Amino acid sequence: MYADIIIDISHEQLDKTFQYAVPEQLESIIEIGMTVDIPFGAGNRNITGYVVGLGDKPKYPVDKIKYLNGIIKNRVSVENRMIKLALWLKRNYGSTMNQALKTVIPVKDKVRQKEKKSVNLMADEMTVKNALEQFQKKNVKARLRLLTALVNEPVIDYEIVKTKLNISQQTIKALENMGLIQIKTEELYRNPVKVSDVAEKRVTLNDEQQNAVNTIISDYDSGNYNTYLLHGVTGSGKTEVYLDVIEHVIKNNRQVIVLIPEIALTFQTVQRFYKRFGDRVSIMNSRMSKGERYDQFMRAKNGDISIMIGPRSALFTPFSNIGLIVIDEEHESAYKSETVPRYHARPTAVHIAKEAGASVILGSATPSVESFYYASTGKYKLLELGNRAGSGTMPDVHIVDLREELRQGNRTMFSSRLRTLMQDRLNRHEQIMLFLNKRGVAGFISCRSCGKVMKCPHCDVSLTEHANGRLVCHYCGYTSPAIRICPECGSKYVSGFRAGTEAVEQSVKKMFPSARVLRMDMDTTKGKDGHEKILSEFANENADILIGTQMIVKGHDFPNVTLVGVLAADMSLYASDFRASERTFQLLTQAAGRAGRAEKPGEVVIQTYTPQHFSIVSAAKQDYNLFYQQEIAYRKIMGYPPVSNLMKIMLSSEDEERLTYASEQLKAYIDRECEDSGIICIGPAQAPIYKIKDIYNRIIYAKHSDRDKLTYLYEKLDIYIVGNADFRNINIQYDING
DNA sequence: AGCACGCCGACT
DNA sequence: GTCGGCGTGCTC
Repeated sequence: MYADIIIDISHEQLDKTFQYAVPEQLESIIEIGMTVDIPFGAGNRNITGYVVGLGDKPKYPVDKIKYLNGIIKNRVSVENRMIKLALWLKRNYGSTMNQALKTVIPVKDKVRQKEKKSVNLMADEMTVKNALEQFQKKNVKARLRLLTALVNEPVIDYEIVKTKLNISQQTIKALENMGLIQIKTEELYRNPVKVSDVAEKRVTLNDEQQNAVNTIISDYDSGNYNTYLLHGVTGSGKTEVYLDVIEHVIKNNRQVIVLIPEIALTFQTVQRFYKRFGDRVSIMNSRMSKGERYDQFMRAKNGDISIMIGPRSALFTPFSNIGLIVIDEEHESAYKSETVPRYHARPTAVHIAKEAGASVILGSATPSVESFYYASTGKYKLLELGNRAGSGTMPDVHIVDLREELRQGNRTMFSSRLRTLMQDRLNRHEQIMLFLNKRGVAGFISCRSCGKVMKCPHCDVSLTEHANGRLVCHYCGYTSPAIRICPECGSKYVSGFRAGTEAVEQSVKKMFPSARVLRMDMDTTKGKDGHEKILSEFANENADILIGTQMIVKGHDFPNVTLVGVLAADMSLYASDFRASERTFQLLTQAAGRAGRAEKPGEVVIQTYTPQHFSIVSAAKQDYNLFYQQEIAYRKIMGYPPVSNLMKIMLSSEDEERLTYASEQLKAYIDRECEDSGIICIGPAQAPIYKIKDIYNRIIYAKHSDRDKLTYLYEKLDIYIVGNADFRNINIQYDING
């Protein structure tokens, strides 16, 4: 038996696994995640390592593989925890151990070392002078070079000494042993937190909030660690609940991870945490460099901070004693990783908490169907916050049937009701938000005569028309000049189905020429802090109307917004996956929640072609239960998560023919192997976007009520595929319950 | 990171 | 010849 081991020396060249033979008497004891003692290098010096993999095949010349010395017992280090976590990710989400380790353990960055170590001159003038003379006489160039440099500049960066002065570490070591110099390691980790000195004004919790806090804290104190689903409408004060529980946990010297969707990770949100907890808080975001993120992880490991706020990757903060994990807006799709391992932050957090003996709080106004389902089966505990905490009442919601508008001859994208209300708000100097479910979905160009839709030659999706008439593919970036004549039939009646954010902006400007309009989408937020700029401009009431996609419905609070218009609510219903209704409900509910958050009552107009759809009806009523009951019934009938489990097997290749063949082979194999396991296998089918950047994609689905059966299937497939010639040059990825 | 190997100039 | 300094390459 052989063990893959990573070595406890942080150096780039050693940042890989080494294989050691396991002594026979340890074979039954050794496990992934254990700390071991190994002989390393030519001198066989004993160092510690961590087991990250076990197997029977040597991957290295057998005669060069050494036996490991033994297992170091009772050593629970952060590394142990992270390696076990990686193993869990690998098993649950289908990836290699390497891929899992990379997501869990932060990369060491070269940049960091530069500012870390320095060479310092330590001797007095006399000794230095003597040494210099001696070196000169003996003609020892390297030592002379280093010492002369140090006389001019007593502290020199270690990296500069090694590179610019070209001094090897032997020389440095030698001088260090002579007592002439010293190597100092200064850990200057950057703290991204700017603590503002404005004191926090404590709010008194209402009964519901206090009740939630009490439940969680008393469970926590009695060692009863649960996962709580905190279901509270927008503005019901979930953050206050988090803050109080967090305070309790860190008083007990345990640490807290707070996950926030990237888009809501604004200064505004995070500042509330700073004000309460000061410099015990650190943040992470995707704009930080690898080095900065590494620093934050090190600060966590050293115990300099107690609270880490960040996106899903903050889950892997190497705290030694986690007591609580909070996931705010837990329904957000950003918590699902789209790269291998395709883990979801929610179950991963629950797993981490279980291992550590910690509680989890999931907060949302529109919980994911998963979480609500688990709350109903008793796996999670449900805590309801029913009332808006401050002032502010629920908005009035109107559903407008666009088919009716068309019948009455209104061909614009604004119903007469929406237009009337907009005019009214403009007169009263109140603000308006116009929300478009998805960018690009309906911005396609088609020929009115023959029906041809302009598509990307590489990606099999419709091209989107931009303001200058150019056509752009939103998957691969392909652009084509404006098309005036249909390439198929030569007709000149080629036009766009105008419903992108740009088109909305143009017609708003036409309708209300004096209104000040802001548009927020991928194009206008490209620059650094693009989001923030637009949002704060709108918050400062420098504009009357904000037009945008998903981005505008999250995070910010605009007290002067009293009208929200959803232009075409159906758009997100047509996405081809089983979460389409859920996503639509969430978006509509959130959009509606933007209206009338302060004293002024708000109104919402939802325009749709399918006014009877339950997602739209229940969102209009702001009735989560109504939505949930229908949605869970659908999931039950169809055998979709969370009632059942669904594994997506994604195959891709440049070679279409081989891909088709391989996917059929794989399907046949599953059918053969799983005949009596009860696994239902569907496919292979073309992926929703069959071709992306000239790579073809096919999908096979496997369903079973027992998740372990799918995990087992994945492990089996992995063995089947390795070394099978049919699957060469074919990339296979797994996504479980994604 | 730290050890060994091999090269090179200096000195017995 | 031999010794010590120095650069380089490798570590399962």
